[in-house]
Amino acid sequence: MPRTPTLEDVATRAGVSTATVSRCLNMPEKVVEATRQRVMEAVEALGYAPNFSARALVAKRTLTIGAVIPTMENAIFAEGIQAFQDILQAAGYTLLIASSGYDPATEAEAIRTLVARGADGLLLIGFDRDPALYSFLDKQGIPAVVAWAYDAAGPLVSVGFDSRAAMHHLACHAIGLGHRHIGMISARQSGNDRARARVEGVTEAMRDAGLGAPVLEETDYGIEEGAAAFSRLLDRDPALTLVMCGNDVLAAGATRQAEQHGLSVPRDISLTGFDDLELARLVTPALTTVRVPHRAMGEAAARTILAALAGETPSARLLPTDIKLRESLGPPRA
Amino acid sequence: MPRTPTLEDVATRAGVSTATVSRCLNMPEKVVEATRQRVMEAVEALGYAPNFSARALVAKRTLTIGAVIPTMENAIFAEGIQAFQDILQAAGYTLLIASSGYDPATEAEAIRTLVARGADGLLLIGFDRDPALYSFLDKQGIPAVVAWAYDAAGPLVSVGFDSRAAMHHLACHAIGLGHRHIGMISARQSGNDRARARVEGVTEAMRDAGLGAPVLEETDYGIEEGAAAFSRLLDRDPALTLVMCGNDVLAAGATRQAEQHGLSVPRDISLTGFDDLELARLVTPALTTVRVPHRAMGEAAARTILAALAGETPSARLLPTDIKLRESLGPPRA
DNA sequence: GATTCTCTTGTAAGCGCTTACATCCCTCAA
DNA sequence: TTGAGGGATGTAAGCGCTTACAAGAGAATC
Repeated sequence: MPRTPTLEDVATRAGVSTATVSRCLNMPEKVVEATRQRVMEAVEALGYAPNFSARALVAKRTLTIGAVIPTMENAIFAEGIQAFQDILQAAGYTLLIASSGYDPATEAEAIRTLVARGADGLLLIGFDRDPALYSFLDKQGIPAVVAWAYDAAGPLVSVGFDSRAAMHHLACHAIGLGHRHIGMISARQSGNDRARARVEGVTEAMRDAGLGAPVLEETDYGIEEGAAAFSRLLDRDPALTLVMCGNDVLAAGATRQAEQHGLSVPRDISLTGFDDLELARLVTPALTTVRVPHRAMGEAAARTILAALAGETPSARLLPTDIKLRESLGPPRA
Repeated sequence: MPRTPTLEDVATRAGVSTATVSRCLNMPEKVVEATRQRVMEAVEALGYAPNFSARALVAKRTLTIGAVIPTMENAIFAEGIQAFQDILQAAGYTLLIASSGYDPATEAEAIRTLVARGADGLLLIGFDRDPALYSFLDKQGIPAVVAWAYDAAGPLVSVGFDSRAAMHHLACHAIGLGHRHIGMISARQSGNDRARARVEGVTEAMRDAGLGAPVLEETDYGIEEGAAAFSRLLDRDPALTLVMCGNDVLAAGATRQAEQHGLSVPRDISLTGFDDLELARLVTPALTTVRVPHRAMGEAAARTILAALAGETPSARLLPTDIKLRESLGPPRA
């Protein structure tokens, strides 16, 4: 196995010094045409690629941004992250993505890995994590921004939306339609402030209306999981006329399961989601859900981190959500 | 802004040499308990994180594998990549993912970036790319494996399935059902050998049966794109009784669009997909599709790359696909 | 008590690169 | 003809880390 070529190999082959080769690569206008040509030929012939580690070591910056997202398995974060990446790329940055599988320890590990790899900045989802991580980031002097959640007073700048208010709004609407027996399928609340806020939104709306708390099932993300949770909910309370889900994926599973139970949606039971993924329009009946401005959020997050990198002190941004009324929500059965 | 702490800072604070700190971190059993404790305290207090670039520079390996996938926006690669990552993680490797957006130039760029970042190995999707890239990888001595495609004689080891044969099989089945007017919605074929193979599979099956070529629409990935392509297809040939789609995402879009056109699937028109994503079971009617062993493929790809890293010369692996007959395919309308 | 062995820790080289500074050579004005 | 000025290139330091080797301190052996 041939040793991978270094700057020095190129320099020797081109008959110049390493400094000249380096200049050819980084500031081509600083070196005369003939030399540059010779160097470039050597680069080509050797299949030389600069060693990023060595470069990062001296340059103190990597033009890399890291993002730690809970999962890539479903589309919840895909669109926002794509937008985030688009803006970053245009600014010359590379995005490195790690996924935590909703596990705090894995997330902490991923954050440290990304920092160690010299990420110039970090994107995190939500605020729920060990405070030690915040002080770690602070000590490292690495700008980080939180997305998918909003807290003007949080330990990091954030770009997000108000899950609680959005869900509250949707629940109020459903209650207005006459629903009294409401169930909820939530993602695991531990370590997930978005999930918690959504449950709170529903709970408060019900309390305001003089109803008790929703019948709650907590589950992992996934269509199958949503389906199973729906069945459990129905077991616990057959009088339910509405099941609100913490996200569209769970709602899609619930929709499928309702069909299995021989229930017609929304005639026999209503269902709602959260996120407004493509999925929401695909299932039958189409899901009533909360529209989240994924793309705008990803872009805003990218701009925020770029601003922080430029030495500014960006402030938190709250983005509006709105309710998409589609077919899965109707009045309760008589 | 405080300079980010280095090994030396820790050493000074703990009153030892940098070598001792390094040992504490990498071979803790080599240093006596009391010293280790002192060092660890300093590490903690300073929020020290080892500089990955410096470490990689001397260690000549990064325990990092890079993967360049065409897209993260939909679930096509998610499950396979997740399995790939699981195996890698268990072996102590970190996975870095880049997406190319199905653009060859972006892909080449991503490959070079990953190599420069010291990826010890690479996962690529399909074989279609500039041969210069293969010789580049060869010169760099970086083991790479191709997944989602299979070619025992290809320039790189591969772990995949036979798209052409699978699609051929499915098309034969449909022809057996009586379909004569077949349309096809394909992903862009340029630079995408899987897409091309699938079109070939259908074309051959039709030729074998004495039929002409399928009415073909090519489009970008996406539900909306699939829906639009379906409409175009119907415009071109209203006699179509079956539309075969290059993947489930396009088929899902087509399904939705059929409904818009007031067509009942499969009574008025049949539809098929490819991949067997969760999506396939979610849409109504459930999609007849080709089941791809995503998880097995991801795992096999990981094992293959690990073997290559261990100095072995792994051989290509062909994984079986099979046909999932569900509701979207029926006999042609009378 | 001298010798050897073992265990812990320190010293220092060097990974591949960038860049401040030094050097060289050529042009041009006086 | 000479010296200043300036552009192209070379020299070498040093980024933060790992690790071969050296050094020192006990413990064990004779």
